[in-house]
Amino acid sequence: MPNTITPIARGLRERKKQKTRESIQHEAMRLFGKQGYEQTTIEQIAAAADISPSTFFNYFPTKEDVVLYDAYDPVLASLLAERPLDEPMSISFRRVMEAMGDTFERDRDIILARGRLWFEVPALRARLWEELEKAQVFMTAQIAQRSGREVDDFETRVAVMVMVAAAMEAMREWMRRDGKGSFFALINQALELVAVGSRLDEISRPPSKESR
Amino acid sequence: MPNTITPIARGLRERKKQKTRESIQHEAMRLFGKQGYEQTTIEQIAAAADISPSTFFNYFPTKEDVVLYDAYDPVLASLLAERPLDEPMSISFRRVMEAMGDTFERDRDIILARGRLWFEVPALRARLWEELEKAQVFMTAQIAQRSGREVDDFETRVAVMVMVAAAMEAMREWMRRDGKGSFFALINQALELVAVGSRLDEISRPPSKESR
DNA sequence: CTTGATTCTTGAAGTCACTCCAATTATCAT
DNA sequence: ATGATAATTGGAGTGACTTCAAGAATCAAG
Repeated sequence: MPNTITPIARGLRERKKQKTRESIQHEAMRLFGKQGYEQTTIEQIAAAADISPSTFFNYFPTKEDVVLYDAYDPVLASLLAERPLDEPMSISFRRVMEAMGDTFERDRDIILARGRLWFEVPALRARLWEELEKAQVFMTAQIAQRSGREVDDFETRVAVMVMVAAAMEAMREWMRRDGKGSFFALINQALELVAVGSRLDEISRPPSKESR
Repeated sequence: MPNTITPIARGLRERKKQKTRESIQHEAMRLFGKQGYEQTTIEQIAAAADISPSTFFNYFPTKEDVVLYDAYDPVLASLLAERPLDEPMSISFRRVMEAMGDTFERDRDIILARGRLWFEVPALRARLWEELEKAQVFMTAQIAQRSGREVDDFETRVAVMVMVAAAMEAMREWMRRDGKGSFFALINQALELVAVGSRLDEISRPPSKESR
């Protein structure tokens, strides 16, 4: 029986897999950008990445996953897990988002391209929410850890979902502005709105007399 | 040239279509309940509804739409559109949800069955959010009408999305409780949480000394 | 370096949702 | 009754995804 505790970087095998996965993703994104998502077939991606169509499905369960894979979940998760347990959740969330904002700065072009696909391709837009639900589950668990509430506590789920939704909307707005401006600022604006929920009424009321 | 303004109930043609659509939906739901969503093919549905597979796609663009179609959008839309323009948005929303709650009482079993599919079948869960985005667009437009803001105003979108997300969670919770209890009460609980967003911190903090 | 186990790759064959299209049939307005 | 219009249908695709078994690459161990 081989050892069960796996070293960090296992041999050639692992390295090759890593490379193949990246190659698939790279070629796929290239083709998506060039011809559009729906117009690109798995066959084409496989050909470009120099593998067989069968192999494609060894690496990604669906075509959608090529775009969604590895995007934010793991990053977000580890960042959040690193926050001190006694820090208020809204602060933790902001800190995580702040860090995400930095990532956004660095990889703007890639993220913009990927994000465009997310929001424009129906199949992906649908899947995106699935991903967000994963984030919700994770965050809810984190909170449960801090609060001692059940992991599926209703109020916690609502609170988390609402923050995730707000973050989502901020992301969308950031994309609408072509990645110009600070993602973190948008997140903050959105979260502030949530924090003072009654502003819904304020917003939906006609501007008062002395307004601009 | 035929008259462009169409009478309410057009002839036999319309009535037949209506019946066929309902028949397809009915048979589909029956089969889904019996064998599961993925295990049911369009061919089977068509056979059960006594039409050809081709015809199925005349009525529903995708298999998913059989479940999603007609569910809440139109009801919600008309209810919301009927609210007086000078009513605060959060009140309007509550009123609409209250009315939805009544519907939930009446058609509990059907809604539960449909809802189970929504949340359990991955393909449907993904699509569901798409539907919610439609609701968001509609509500945002309503608010824009009241406030004079742009139809794609960022803050409005955030505020609306957050409410929709809250409603979604309430719905999910209602399903988890097998439709026992008041949907409206859950919605209210969720909305109240949103209205006092800072409770996120309250929630994520360990229970204080004198707690239950 | 060899060998046997493990893991990857691949092709073939198949399923199923969905599209496109042209022939047929049913309803409609007159 | 009749020509226009719309609905139904079958047939021939396409493309994502599954299953499976054979073959090739990598690995651990002697």
